[in-house]
Amino acid sequence: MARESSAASGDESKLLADLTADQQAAVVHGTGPLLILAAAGSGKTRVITRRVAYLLSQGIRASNILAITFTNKAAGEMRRRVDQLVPGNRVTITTFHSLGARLLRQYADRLKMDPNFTIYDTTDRNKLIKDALDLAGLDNVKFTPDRIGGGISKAKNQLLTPDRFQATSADYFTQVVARIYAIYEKRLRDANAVDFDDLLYLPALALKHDEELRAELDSRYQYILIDEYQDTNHAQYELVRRLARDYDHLCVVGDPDQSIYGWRGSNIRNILDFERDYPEATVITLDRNYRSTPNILAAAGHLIEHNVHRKQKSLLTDNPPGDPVRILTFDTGLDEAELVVERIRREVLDGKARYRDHAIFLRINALSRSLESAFVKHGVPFQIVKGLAFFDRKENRDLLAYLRLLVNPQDDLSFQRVVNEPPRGIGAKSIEHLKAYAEDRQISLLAAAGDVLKIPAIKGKAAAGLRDFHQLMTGLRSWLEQPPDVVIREVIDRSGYRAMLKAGDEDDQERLANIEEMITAAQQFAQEDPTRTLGNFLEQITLASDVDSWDEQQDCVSVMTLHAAKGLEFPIVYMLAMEQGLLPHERSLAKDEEIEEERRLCFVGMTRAMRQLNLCHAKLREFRGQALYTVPSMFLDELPKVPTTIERVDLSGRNAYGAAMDAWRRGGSPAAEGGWDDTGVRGRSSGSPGAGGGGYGSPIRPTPRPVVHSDDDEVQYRPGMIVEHETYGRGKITDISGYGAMRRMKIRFVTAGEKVFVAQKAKLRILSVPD
DNA sequence: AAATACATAATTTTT
DNA sequence: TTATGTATTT
Repeated sequence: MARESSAASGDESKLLADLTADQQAAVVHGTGPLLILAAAGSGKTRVITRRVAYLLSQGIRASNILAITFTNKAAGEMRRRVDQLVPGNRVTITTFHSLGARLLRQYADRLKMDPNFTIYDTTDRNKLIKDALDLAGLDNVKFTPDRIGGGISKAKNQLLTPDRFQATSADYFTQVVARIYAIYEKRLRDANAVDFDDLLYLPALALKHDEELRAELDSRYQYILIDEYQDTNHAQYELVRRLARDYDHLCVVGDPDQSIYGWRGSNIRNILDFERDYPEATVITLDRNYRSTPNILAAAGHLIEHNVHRKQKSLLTDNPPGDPVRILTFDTGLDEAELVVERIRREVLDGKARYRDHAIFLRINALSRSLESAFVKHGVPFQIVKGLAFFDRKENRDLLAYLRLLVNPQDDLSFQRVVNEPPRGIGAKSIEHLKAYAEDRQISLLAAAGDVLKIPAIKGKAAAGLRDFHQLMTGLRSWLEQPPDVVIREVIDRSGYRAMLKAGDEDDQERLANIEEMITAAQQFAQEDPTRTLGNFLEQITLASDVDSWDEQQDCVSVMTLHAAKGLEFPIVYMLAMEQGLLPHERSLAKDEEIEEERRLCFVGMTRAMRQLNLCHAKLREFRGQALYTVPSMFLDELPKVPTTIERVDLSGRNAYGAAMDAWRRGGSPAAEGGWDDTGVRGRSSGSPGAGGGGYGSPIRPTPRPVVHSDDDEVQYRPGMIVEHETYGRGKITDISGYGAMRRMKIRFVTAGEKVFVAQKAKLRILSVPD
């Protein structure tokens, strides 16, 4: 592959200098397939990055290189690092889904698609399926949109068209899925929309059926690098296989022990069978760990040994031993949150670490609530890494629906969402008629709305409303070429959405502020690259992942799910709620395979820790309003028994009710006593404590939640004030504008950066007043 | 057609 | 605890 030697040897040695022999071998590997089995913390990102740079240094054209990562965040990070090594390169670094979307838009003509298609997320998908279920007259009690959707997703992952899927469906459930799949697919196409799976499914099928296109892309992407290969699914596998036939310089990197997306269709066999699929493949194993202490690795290694379906492999490191891994026991989930936050605070006050050195991992997002209040209470800066929350708010979804409909007039789902928002006198009946009319003529709902005067069944207010709505959208179309933020402003003004909120109560004011924030986001998006369109903005939002919203610059504690933590590292890690039913999650307890995946998830979390790892569990956890006794995670019992490696710290029974709880528990709930019961289900507090309570009063009353808000509405805020917000903690008012309900203030938070609030609505406590 | 009140159901992980 | 859907009223 060495073209003439523009390969400056100086560059080359710089690229290899601080790498081990194995890592170097991976970086300089020449042509043909390459499998890099990279254990946790073995520096794989570094290897991929260097390899991209190395390929460039060898004269490989940037346009011939394709690097695929798991999240946009990871793509951005790799982009940054490659750019540092080779400034101004034009290597394609992206995710599978973004690549799919790009290919679909680029080759829309050839694929007989409209390039302005909308990408439907899971919520949209489920709505469409619900409609299809209603249409098919199936009671959606047993066939929930979610389950059917999962079935369809699986089918698409296997690259099965509705017809092919129908042919292979054996049992009743799959037959129903097949039926709905066919209807759903037609609805999608009619709406000029694709779902997440389509972003892989459609390109994969295109490459399968269009040899010319396949060959073209194969030769364009001659050098392909794929990170997190253990989490690829069948569609991705097929896609890659077809892109790497004539030019098989395919480098995949992964670790079977970190495969945690089986539930989403990823197939661990992709990596395990790589050598079978590519017999010419070179295999390089990176098993030296540069991240964690031997104790952490011993603990994680001992745990993962319990997986039966696994290639034996050990984690090695030269790092000094460090602290033992700690198992922390608390009374309640609230205690857990409080004390963990306190410990972190102490660590920082003692100057042993910064806030940003700490991360807290959770199995499920719902667990983050109690943490939030604990952080605020102790004034510890934090960020909860959960990306889509902001765009999931009703007002933002409404706005996005308007924008989608604007870009893609065929998007019937978005049409239905906003046609009567704000109210235009268009009710369910009118929509029924409109749908019937559109169905007959095979036109979109928006087009049908343009014909409303020809539909005799719709009259009066509804007819006028539909006509107005059609005119509104037609009028707005001319704004499409404008920058995203300009379009958004026009939409909220002309649609009456702004007016609707302006007239409303204080909740509406907050909604308005959210919309303003969205405009700011769009503005920033356009500023980064002026060629970006509204369509780009919409796509970016839908394809954003949770970690994408993570800001590693801030000095604050990061809270995230175990899934989001993949690929990251932190000096000090806390894993919370390590209890049977949560980790492993109860929905995975029935199948050994799924428990193994949970164990890998646990392994992933543990191996994120660099120097300190704390595994936490509480005896009592509040869940869905009521308190449940817990059973410690089976994984805690699968750790080494060596006391120098694992240290147990019991922080329970420190307060009155903690002691009472233990007493009550001994008397009142024998099922939950010691270990976990053989069903593996979490212990359950059964109704009233009865006589076992022993005079301590109600033992399961949790400590009251701290409430932080202003005393009255007449608070006079002023710039320079230091205030405390329920969610974001401490901040300083930097700017105030507007009056009455429209009065807004800008607050710069220690944690969350600058945010805008509606003065009347914001719940703030004033901490200090400037002179 | 729209707003309100009430019941009830459900909660993994995510591109 | 929360969100969602259904029934009831205006």
